[in-house]
Amino acid sequence: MVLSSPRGTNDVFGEDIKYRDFIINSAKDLFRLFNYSEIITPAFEHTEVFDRGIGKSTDIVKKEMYTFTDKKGRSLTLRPEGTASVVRAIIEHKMYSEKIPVKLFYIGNMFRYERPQKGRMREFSQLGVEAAGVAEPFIDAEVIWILNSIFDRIGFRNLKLMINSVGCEKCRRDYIRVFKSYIKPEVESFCPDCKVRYDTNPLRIFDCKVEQCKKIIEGSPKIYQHICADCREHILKVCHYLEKMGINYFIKEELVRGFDYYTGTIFEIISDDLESVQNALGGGGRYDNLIAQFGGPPMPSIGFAIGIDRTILLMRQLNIKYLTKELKSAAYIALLSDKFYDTGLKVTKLLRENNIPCDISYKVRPLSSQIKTAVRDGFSHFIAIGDDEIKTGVFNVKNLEKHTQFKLNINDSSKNISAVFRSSL
RNA sequence: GUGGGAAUAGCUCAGCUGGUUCAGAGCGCAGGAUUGUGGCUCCUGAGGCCGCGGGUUCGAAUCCCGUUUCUCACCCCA
Repeated sequence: MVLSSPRGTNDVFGEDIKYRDFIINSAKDLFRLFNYSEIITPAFEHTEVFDRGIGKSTDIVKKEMYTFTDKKGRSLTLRPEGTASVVRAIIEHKMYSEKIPVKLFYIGNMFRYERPQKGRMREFSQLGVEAAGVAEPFIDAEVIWILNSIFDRIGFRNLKLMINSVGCEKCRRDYIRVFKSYIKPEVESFCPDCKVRYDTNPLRIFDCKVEQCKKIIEGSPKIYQHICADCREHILKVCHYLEKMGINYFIKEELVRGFDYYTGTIFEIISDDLESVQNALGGGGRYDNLIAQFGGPPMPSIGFAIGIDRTILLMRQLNIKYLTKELKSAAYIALLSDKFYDTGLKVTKLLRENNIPCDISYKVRPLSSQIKTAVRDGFSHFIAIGDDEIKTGVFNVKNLEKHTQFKLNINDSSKNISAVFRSSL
């Protein structure tokens, strides 16, 4: 029996759960404010959803998918990202016939077969939004606003928001012609990957880290300078709204992203504080043709995703604490003899019925040890059960934080009990 | 898929050029000192096939090879 979780996966427990809950709760509060509703899609889809959605020429589809055949011979794939599934669901349920825009958010685990390293796992969690059916640049800015607000609420400050436009179908085609003719004389000098990209997806050459390739494209025309008048107007309006909102950003003309479905506005948010090369915390963009391409109606759309695990990493690194929604009041009940289990049961039942979290020492131990345990585990109150309490029915409740003590009569009405407890906070 | 480093107790690690102080420390955990009251102190205890497999050797935690996992980077992304 192998007792380690598979490569690139991990168990999330203890403090990580608190960070995670904090991030998710912060995001959910914002989603509510922006009127998005949740969608939960399956962890796997028909392989075609990603093949056609993300694009066959992308690295993700080519070499990073967990694809398997089920017992009926269907090809299925564990989702490597969230957008394709959500788009599939929007079309399947004809959500656009209820209202437009369709504004959805999702939280889920994603799977990519890669070599794990800091901030990159084979199974990881993302949360994201998709706003489908609106072409106005206003919604681009609003979506970026949400993205920015999530990190703002968490407490990140030194983030960089990068924006670019990769143009619409038409202007991209024109640009690619210009770009290819510019680099054509040098194509033999490219790295093997870029030689392939030259034919399949020239824009991705901008993502290449090989010095030689970077040099060749250094002075090349950038797509941002070659987008058509409509696309230019669109991105300028997005920038205008961002400025009105006071969101800092900068145009990064070389920015490209790894999914084929993007059109027009794309963006990425990175942290220079993240002690890792994997510094992208979130990103997204427009996908104006994807829904139609999937057989749905024409629905220009935009979305983003953020990496929950990387966000936790950065929070830990910057020493940012999570806020918990846990009740601060919790009681620890100590037994001084094993005669008192029945009374212990009665007290815990009473407290729990009154919404006061509590735990009990399952073993009889010296009183001082039990207090130590209660303090260590962060209980605010301590109740010992011994002969005196049994006789009188009155329990001394010790407030471990304030070093005070009060009496609790377990024959009091429930209302009284919670009142007495709360007043001691 | 490519390249570097690492793996000893729950955690952080020590363990020299192979040989009865080589199965160790600190922290944590459990119990006690303490038969009804707090973070200290002291005592005691549990826990490891030294990642796994092979090799070299009279003898391997230690040297060699393989493998798995972790880690860092490339690629790519969140």
